[in-house]
Amino acid sequence: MTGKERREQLLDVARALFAEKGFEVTSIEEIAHRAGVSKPVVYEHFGGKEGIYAVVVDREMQRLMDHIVSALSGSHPRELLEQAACALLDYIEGSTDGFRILVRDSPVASSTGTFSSLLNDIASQVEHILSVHFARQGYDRKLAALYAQALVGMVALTGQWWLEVRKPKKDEVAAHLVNLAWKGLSAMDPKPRLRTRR
Amino acid sequence: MTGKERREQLLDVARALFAEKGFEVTSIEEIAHRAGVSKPVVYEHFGGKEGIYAVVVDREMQRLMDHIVSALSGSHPRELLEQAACALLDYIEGSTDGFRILVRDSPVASSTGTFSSLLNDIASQVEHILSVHFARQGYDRKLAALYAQALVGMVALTGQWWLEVRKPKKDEVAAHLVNLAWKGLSAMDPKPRLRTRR
DNA sequence: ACCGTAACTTACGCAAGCGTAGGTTAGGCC
DNA sequence: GGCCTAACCTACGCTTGCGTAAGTTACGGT
Repeated sequence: MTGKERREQLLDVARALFAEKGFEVTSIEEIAHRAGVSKPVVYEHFGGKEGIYAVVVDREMQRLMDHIVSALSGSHPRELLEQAACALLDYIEGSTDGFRILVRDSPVASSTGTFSSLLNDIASQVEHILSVHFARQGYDRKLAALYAQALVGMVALTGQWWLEVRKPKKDEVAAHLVNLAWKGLSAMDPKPRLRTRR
Repeated sequence: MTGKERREQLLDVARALFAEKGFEVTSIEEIAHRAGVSKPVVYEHFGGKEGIYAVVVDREMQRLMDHIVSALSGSHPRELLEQAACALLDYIEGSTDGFRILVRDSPVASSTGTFSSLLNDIASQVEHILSVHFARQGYDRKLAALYAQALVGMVALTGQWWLEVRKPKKDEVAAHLVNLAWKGLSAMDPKPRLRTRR
C-alpha cells in the first residue's frame, strides 16, 4: 500500500476511534492495529497522537465550514437560518463521526483556559450574520454574540439528540428548529415547512 | 482530621480537578496531593477513581435538579421558562465547577452507546412540561422531545459561553433567552425584562 | 545483477498512574 | 498504663501506552 493510501486509511480509522472513545482513551496502538499495521507507521505519518488528532479535527472543521458556507445563499435572515440548520443536519448525517469529535472538547483546548468547544468558531460566524440583522432592526449589536450562542446551542444539541433517535426526518427537524427560532414558542406554526429547500 | 471532614474535603478537591482537567486526565495521586494527603486515603474513602467521580457527579446532579425544581412555581409556560433559565444561570454562577463537569461527557457513559451528556436528563424533564403545553395548544406531543432538546441546548450553550465572558449581567442574559425562545427572532423585544423574578 | 529507497516490522526503554500490602502515629477507653 | 482502632504513611507490583532504534522485505531504476 502506498504512503498516501495508508495515510488516508489511518485518518479514517482514527476518526472513527476518536469519535467512539474520545481522545484520551484512544491509543495509537489501537489505531495501528485496526488499520492492520504496526505502531511506528502511525508515528511515521503523523508524529504522534496529537498530530493525527489535529489533522482529523482540522479536516472535519474544514468540511463542516465548507458545508455551511456553501449552503448560505439567501439574503433574508430567516432563509439564512433555514439554510444553516439544514446544512448542519446534512453534515451530521453525512459525517456522524466527525460531528461527534467536534462536539467533544478538544484535548489541549482547555490549556487555553477559555471555553473549549469548537462550536465557538461556528458561533462567531453566526454572530457576524446576526450582527447585520440586528443593526438593521435597531437592536443592540453587542447582543449578537449572546443570540448566536443560543442559536448554535439550540441546533447543536438538537442535532446531537437527533443523531441517536433519527426521528423525525431531517427536513422536518430543520423546519421545527427554524420555526422555534423565528416565531418563538408563543407563535409557533403547528406544521412548519421549509421554504428555500430544493 | 476526622473521616467525615476528610471525605468532604476530598470531594471538594476532586470536583475542582475534574472540572479543570476532565476525568481521564485527573489522577488520584493529584487529588490526594492537593488535599495534602496520600493516595490510599482516597481509596479508603471511595474505592477508586470511578467511585469518587460517581459521588461528585451524583451530588452535582442532585444540586442542579433541586435548584431548578424549587424554582418552578409558575403555571404559565412562559413563567416556567423564565424561572428555569434563571435557575440554571444561578446554578452555573454558584457551582461553576459542577456545571463544567456535567457538561463534559461522562467517562463510562459512552459505554451505553447512547448520547452521553447529562443534559439529557434535564431535557426529559423539560419535555414533560412542554408536553402539557403542547397538548393544550393542539400541537403534536411527539414533538415535545425535539423542542425540549432545542431549549436545553440553547440555555446550556449560552450558559457555557456566559461562564467565560460574564457579561452582560445574569438577569439580562436570562431575559434575552426567554425573549428568543418565546417571541422568536422575528418579534423580539429589543429590551426584554424578566417578569416573575424577585 | 545491484543498489537505494519506501513501507513496514519486532523489540525495547521509559514514564504515568492504578490499586494494594504492610507498617506507623495518636488519641480515646477500660 | 496498656490496648484498640481510626487515620494515615511509604513502598511496591503491575499494566498501559507513548515514543524510538534497529532490522527486514520488496520493488523500481540504472
